[in-house]
Amino acid sequence: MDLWKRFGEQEVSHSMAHYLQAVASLKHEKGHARVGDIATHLGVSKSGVTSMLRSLQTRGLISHERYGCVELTVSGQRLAERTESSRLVITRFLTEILGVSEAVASEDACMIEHLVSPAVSIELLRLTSFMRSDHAAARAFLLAYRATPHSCSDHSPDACVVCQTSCLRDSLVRDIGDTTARTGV
Amino acid sequence: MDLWKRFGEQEVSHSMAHYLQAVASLKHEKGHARVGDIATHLGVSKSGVTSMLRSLQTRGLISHERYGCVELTVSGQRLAERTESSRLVITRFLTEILGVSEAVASEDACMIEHLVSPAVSIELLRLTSFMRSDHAAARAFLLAYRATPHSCSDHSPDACVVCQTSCLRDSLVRDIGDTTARTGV
DNA sequence: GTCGCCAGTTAAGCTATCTCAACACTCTTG
DNA sequence: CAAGAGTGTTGAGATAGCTTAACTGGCGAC
Repeated sequence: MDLWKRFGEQEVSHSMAHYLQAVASLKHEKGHARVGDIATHLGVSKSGVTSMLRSLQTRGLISHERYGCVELTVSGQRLAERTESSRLVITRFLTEILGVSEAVASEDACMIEHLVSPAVSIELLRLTSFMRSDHAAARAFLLAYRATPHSCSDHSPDACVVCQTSCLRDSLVRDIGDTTARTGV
Repeated sequence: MDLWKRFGEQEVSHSMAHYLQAVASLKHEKGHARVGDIATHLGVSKSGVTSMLRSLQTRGLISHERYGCVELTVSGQRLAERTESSRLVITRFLTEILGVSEAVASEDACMIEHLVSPAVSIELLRLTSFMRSDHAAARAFLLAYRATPHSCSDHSPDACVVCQTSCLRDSLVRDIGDTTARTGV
């Protein structure tokens, strides 16, 4: 399966997605986006911005004239919006439904926002919205869910979602301790 | 916020995570992992494998002697397991709870498996397990959830998870059409 | 033994992204 | 309108991952 190789064939890279979002955000805040603003906003050098802008322009996501302001094209705008939507949805889902800390949720959302298909984002939104609604089934579910601790006593592929030869959940639990330093949980 | 820059500071890159998984998988299947096997398994050149192995060895994730077999170190093994667990959990959640197609779920899981914190994976597992259980609240929830279409008539930040100045859901819906060709939904 | 084959390595080169240092432009100010 | 302060660009150099081409090491066949 060469699925993993498509990572490099994404519509935009992680960096690009954030450049687009920076432009959109600056445009919204100050009315215009300039090289220096973007550099400050993203914490990179101005020369880095210049070359990234060239690359984004080649892909038709922005327009930029020497020494001028940066504008998002229609596709650039759409991509920026889509990434932004995904991040919001993912963050809300992680904090409000899964109950993960804000810090971890923000970090994870930032890492994966541009990689998640719109189809997944929208289903995530649907689930989150329904869970947060005052539908009786949603209320009842959340109450029961919050009250029930996870158990994985039966380490079999049939009983558990991830148990195969060993309980894969154990490896996740084990790793949580190791990474709390980084994520600050 | 320089959160986005941490993308490049991940414990392992997307490629590295897949090399580790390839080694683990080959070890499991054939008892040993050699350069050529890994190259075939991942669809890359042998020289690419050689240089990646050097890099993984520097990080203490594998051990490899010239012309010899590749072995995972303890940390390499743990990382491979963790990534594998994450992928399984994410895939199951996406298909069984969100109802996304296998194709999209596999692709998305492959892209984000190494980026999701263990804390998130484990909560995702907890939710998925509870949803799949025969707990009355879970059954009732799924029935109601499957029966209720998403609506976002009130485009306000209070009512909707993602609505801000505009309904961000719209941008996701709009993009689904554009990407179905790629994902084959 | 030495020929030939296959596995593995090295070397050189490409793309993406970033950095710093130096140069070029623009604009404000007097 | 020219000096100086900013702003932006270019260029050189770094790292990560990949490729192809060419070379090396190990081993069986005769």
